[in-house]
Amino acid sequence: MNDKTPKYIHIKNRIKDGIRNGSIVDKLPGERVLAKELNASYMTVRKAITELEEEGILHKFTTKGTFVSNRKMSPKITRNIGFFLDEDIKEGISSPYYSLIFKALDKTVKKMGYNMLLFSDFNDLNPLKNQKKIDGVIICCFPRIEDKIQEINKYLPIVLLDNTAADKSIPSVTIDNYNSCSKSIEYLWSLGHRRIGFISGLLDSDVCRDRLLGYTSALTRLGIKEDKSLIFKGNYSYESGEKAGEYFASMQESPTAIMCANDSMAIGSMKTIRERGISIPDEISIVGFDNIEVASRVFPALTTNAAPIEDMVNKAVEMLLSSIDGKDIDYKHIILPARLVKRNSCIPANTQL
Amino acid sequence: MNDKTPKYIHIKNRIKDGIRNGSIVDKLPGERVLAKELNASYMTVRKAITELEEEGILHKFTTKGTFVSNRKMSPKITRNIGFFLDEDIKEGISSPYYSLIFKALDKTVKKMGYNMLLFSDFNDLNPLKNQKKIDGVIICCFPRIEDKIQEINKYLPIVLLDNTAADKSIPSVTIDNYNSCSKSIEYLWSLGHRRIGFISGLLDSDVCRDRLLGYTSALTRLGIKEDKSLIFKGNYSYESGEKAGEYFASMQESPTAIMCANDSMAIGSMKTIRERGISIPDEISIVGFDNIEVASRVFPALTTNAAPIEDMVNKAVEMLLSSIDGKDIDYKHIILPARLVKRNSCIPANTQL
DNA sequence: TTTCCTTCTTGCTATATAGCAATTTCTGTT
DNA sequence: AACAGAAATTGCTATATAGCAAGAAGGAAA
Repeated sequence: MNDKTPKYIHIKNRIKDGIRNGSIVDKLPGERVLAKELNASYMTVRKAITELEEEGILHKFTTKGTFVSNRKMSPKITRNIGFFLDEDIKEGISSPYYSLIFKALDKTVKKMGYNMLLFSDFNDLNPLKNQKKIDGVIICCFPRIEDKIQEINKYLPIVLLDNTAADKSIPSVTIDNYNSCSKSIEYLWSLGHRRIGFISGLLDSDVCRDRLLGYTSALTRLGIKEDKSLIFKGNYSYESGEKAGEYFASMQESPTAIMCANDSMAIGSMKTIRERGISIPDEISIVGFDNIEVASRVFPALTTNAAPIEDMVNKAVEMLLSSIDGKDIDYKHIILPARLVKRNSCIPANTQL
Repeated sequence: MNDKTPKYIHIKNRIKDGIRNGSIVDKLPGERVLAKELNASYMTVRKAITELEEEGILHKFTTKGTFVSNRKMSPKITRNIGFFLDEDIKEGISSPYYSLIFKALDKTVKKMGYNMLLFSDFNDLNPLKNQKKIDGVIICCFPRIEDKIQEINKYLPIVLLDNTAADKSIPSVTIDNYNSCSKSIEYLWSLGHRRIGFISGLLDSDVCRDRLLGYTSALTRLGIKEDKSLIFKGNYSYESGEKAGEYFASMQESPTAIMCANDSMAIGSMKTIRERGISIPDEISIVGFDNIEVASRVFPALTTNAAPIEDMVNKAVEMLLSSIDGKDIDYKHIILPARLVKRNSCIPANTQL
């Protein structure tokens, strides 16, 4: 009481606490009423509330009242969009794939007069813990932070990219991982390959589970018996691709084609396979996923599934901005097909087999 | 007058205009004085000034007065740092080199409780045109926007990265391009190479001019006569590297070693040189610059100059934050040595020559 | 039930005033 | 010229008040 922190700061904190512990849910009492309740003058309360609005925690509507920002009332705009990249994603923003995403996002968002802010710590998004800096956020993450997403979603519009949440009310844009992989396998099959390996990523997300599922189901559909030894568990990194390459190269009966859950692993495996004296594509054909920049530059140029980055980003931004503007979003979950880019790393299977 | 825009907005605009046309230079009259001058009440003027401070245009000091933010008085903190990437830089933020820079910046800045904001349009930095969003900015750009840098520098601390400005009062962090290239040439010389080509980038910046100068001066020092036909002008892109490779491969007397102003061009040239049936490194050794991620993964692994990205970024951030805090910076221009990373793309020159 | 008018509520702008704490400026003395 | 103390200045917090415009709420008349 008798410390010298200003009264309006105390009021701010009381309101914040009220929101946290649930005693304030939606609408606040009017400024004049609040003033009496809190034994402060109208203007003092007003100052506290105004600052809280600037922080994005409250939102005021003339003639209606003051409300807790719960995403239905659009909060004050900062003209910044956040991009949250899970810190566990390999190489982070400088990974070949996510740097493309970020660049595309930045370009799209600039057109609409916004800027991009990069985050890797969820706490930095939370306006109750920090000053509000963004109007919405596009999130690429692993599913283990589900609950944190929910928390943030109370205050900020969210669009998930490349991932879906268990809570299906959060909009998302993803690639059709299942069918893209299936089609790649069918393509290899059409080239005569019958013994097809798979290098998976971490299986803790739908993304990679779907890619693996696309592979196994395509095999089943094509009448090829499943062989668990043909599935190598990687972690999306180049290095794990190298290990996968060594594994397949040293098998008694190597596969004649390998499908990889991303390009980095594909390129890593190409290196070690070749080091073992096995020729690509003559003896083993390779298919990747993502179509990163270097995919077209390695030798042989890598056949891969091109993520429709432009489309994904456009859709994600479109949904996010609509959400920021308080509009309804028609379709919450958008699944876009990847495009199989045929290059030189796949050729018909050796007839001698 | 009789339109209904609030009075305090008018006052804000009058002050902004005053700053623009130079009638307000440093210190503003006190709030109470200003109120009388402008025929408004103290609190009204105060509101205008407060908002201008939030926009980063003014800065107030209790007991001292209100001043135009001219960078000596530290402006209000937003806890955001800008990263300006010239839009003419190839591939922008998803280029292998700048994505590493950005990632390192983000990491460093996060430790200090800041976030990164990406910009490619200078106007977005200017608080007179937009709401102020950042406390300072790290700039990678070509020198043609010198004058714009000056303009921004009135309101924001700036640190130049990989570039220096004509105005040497703006701090910068750069690589020692000259000596790094010289040393690479000396290394090639020590391997017995005497006919050494050079693939330059665009010569409109000190960066590449210095790299070229390092090359030519090293040759002179080593007693090798200059041969202009051994210098190919590229533009930093992979594609221009491909062209350079074709050029050198089709020379009557190809060089036995090529120094490249960056890795992308080095890798591009390796591709087309090999396509012409010339072996790397057996017939031509290659040295790159930047040490991007793929440099270690191409075949043969590329010998290259590693930019000390961590150090550069640390220094740049350190200087910027000092500047934001209003501290003096001891050394304004920091030049860091690159490290020659020796890999398999360089071998002793063929003795048959 | 619908329509229309009045009253109330809400946040927004604007003014006036008062005391505080830190600092600068002025002033009188040595 | 130097110093010490008084006075003035500066921005910050806080209070009280008043009118405005726009919308919400309520009630009376059709």
